[in-house]
Formats: sequence, C-alpha cells, structure tokens
Amino acid sequence: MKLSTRGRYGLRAMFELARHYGEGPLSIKNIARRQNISEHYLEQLIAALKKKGLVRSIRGSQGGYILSRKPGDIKVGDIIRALEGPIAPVECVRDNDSETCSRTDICVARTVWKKVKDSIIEVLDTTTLEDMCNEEEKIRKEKERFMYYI
Amino acid sequence: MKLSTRGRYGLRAMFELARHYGEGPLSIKNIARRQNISEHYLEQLIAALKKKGLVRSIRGSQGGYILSRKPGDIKVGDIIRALEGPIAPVECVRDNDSETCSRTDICVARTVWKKVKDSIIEVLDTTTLEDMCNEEEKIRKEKERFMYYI
DNA sequence: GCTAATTCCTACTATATTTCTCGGCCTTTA
DNA sequence: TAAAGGCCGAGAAATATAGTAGGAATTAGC
Repeated sequence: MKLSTRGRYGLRAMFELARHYGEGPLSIKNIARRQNISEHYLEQLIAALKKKGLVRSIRGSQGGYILSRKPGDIKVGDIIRALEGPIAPVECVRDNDSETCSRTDICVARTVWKKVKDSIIEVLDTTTLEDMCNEEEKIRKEKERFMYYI
Repeated sequence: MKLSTRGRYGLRAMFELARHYGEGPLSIKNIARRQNISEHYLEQLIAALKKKGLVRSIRGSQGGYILSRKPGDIKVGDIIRALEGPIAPVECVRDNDSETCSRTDICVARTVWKKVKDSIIEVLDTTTLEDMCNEEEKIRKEKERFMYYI
C-alpha cells in the first residue's frame, strides 16, 4: 500500500510553492532543483495540479507557478486526489454510495477497507499546506534552540 | 495508494479459514473456489502467510490449511504485513526509529505520512478475524429480519 | 502398496503501471 | 528578438503485479 512518486513529489512541490506564497511565481526548474525531482516529470505532475485548479501558471519569461489559493485553503487530500485519483485502498470503497457487494464475505472485508479509507481521508483532509509550513517553522525553532545550548 | 490483490485476496482467504475455524483443514482448491481466486496464485499467498506463522498446513490427502491461532488473535494488520510487507504509505516512515531526514522540507512531508501510517495501523491492528466473523453474523441477522417483513 | 488428493517449490510469462525522457511549439519579458 | 519558461504528446525503460506451468513430496483411504 505505497503512495507513488506522483503524490510524494507533488506534495513536496506544493509545499515549496506554499513556502514562497506571495513572493511571485516559482519556475518548474526552480522547484525541481530545490526538491530534487526530474524537471519533465514534475511538469506532468504540475499539469495535473493545474487541471484541478490547485495552481495557476504564469507563462513566458520570469513566469512559473503560484498556488491558486492560500496555503490554509489547500488540503493535502486535494493534492493527493489530483495526482493519484480517489483516495481508497481498494476499488470497492472508492465512492461513498451504498452499493452492496453481492457476496457477504466480500462485504465484510469491504467494511475493513472502508474504515481504513476513512481514517486516511481524515488525516489528509485535516492537514493543509499552512499546517506544514507551521510545522516546518516549529522544527526550525527547535533546532535553533538546540544550537543555542551547544 | 491502492492495496494489491495480495492483501485483498489474502484477507478473504484468511476470513474463509476463520469462518471454518475448528472444522478441520480447508484446501486451497476449496478456498480458491469459494473466494473466486486463482488456485496457483492463492498458493503463493498462503505460502507467505504460512512463513509468517499465521496458518498451519496439513499435508497429504484430506489436508489443507487451518489458522495457527484463534481468529480473535489474528489481526488484519498481521495478514497485510505478511503479504505486502511493512504498512507504510512511503519508505521513509517504514520503521519507527527516529532517523531524521537530512532536509527539513522532506521531514515536514514525512510528518504527514507518519500520521497517515499511524491511522492505517490503528485500524488494521484493532480489527481481528473474529471481529470480521461477528460483523458477518450481524449482517446476516439484519438480512434475516429484513426478509421476515416482506 | 497403490491411488488420489493435496501441499510444496521453482521458475517463467504476460500485462500493467510507474517513472522518466525527448523534442518541439507557444508565450512573455527584458 | 532572444532567452526564459510554460505547454503538449509520444514513447522508452524499469519495475511491479498477477498469474501460469509443471512437477516433487506427503498422506489418507482403500
């Protein structure tokens, strides 16, 4: 049950954009270098993010990408969904409708997967890019304090 | 972030064994037929489960497999781990040690994945095969009551 | 002891998915 | 008008998944 690089790289790229929110566009080359991701590959990921309206592009020289809304309004879940499709450990719990499986035994497994799905979504949809920025700041300060005492 | 058939089939097979716990061994052919899984493929999955000590085999004619302990003592997490390896959405949170990433930005993403991992494990390790059997029974009873009123 | 049922084992294959590359066109700023 | 940078589609390479094939070893029952 691994997340592919799409989701991982994508989140890192979006985090990079969040860190520089309000400072003008960041180019793919720039993001790719900072996060150590293949440029062309990242291009495709960002295209998917753009399609879902999470980023806006500015074309031409000195162009690049910016978040389409403030970091606090972008959930990690939005990013993962944009890049990996619906969040669901198995197909049969993808949609939230009440379709029941034909066989009870399968349904019981389904109950487990449903719980897993809900718990994943709970985490991803209660964490925003802003939270991640705050977290980073916290870590930075802790490190600083640590250095002080050396 | 999908679970492969290994985990899905494996859980269904184990559930099948749980349903028949105490009734003697169930052959692969039997399980495969009941759960509609390729025999040879299931064989490989069960081999992995056996290696991890979750099932015991009885060789020869009339042989098959039985759970190595009672359904209440087998967590869904045990099964998934046996078939898919460590439960972790990304590599860097696989082990519970305190290895910190060299780059802070990655670490922040890591914090998110760590939370996801913990929430998945929480669900999978608090659900046993017995729970699934009880769940099935509950569903069965509900259906029965429903039929009664028609 | 023979036969049928069944586990056990190793290898192989086909397909799908993921990850990344290539090359070129279009847009905008300096 | 040149350089920076987004946009786009095809496809290559690597890896993982899902399954196949075939046969050896073991045991119950006759």
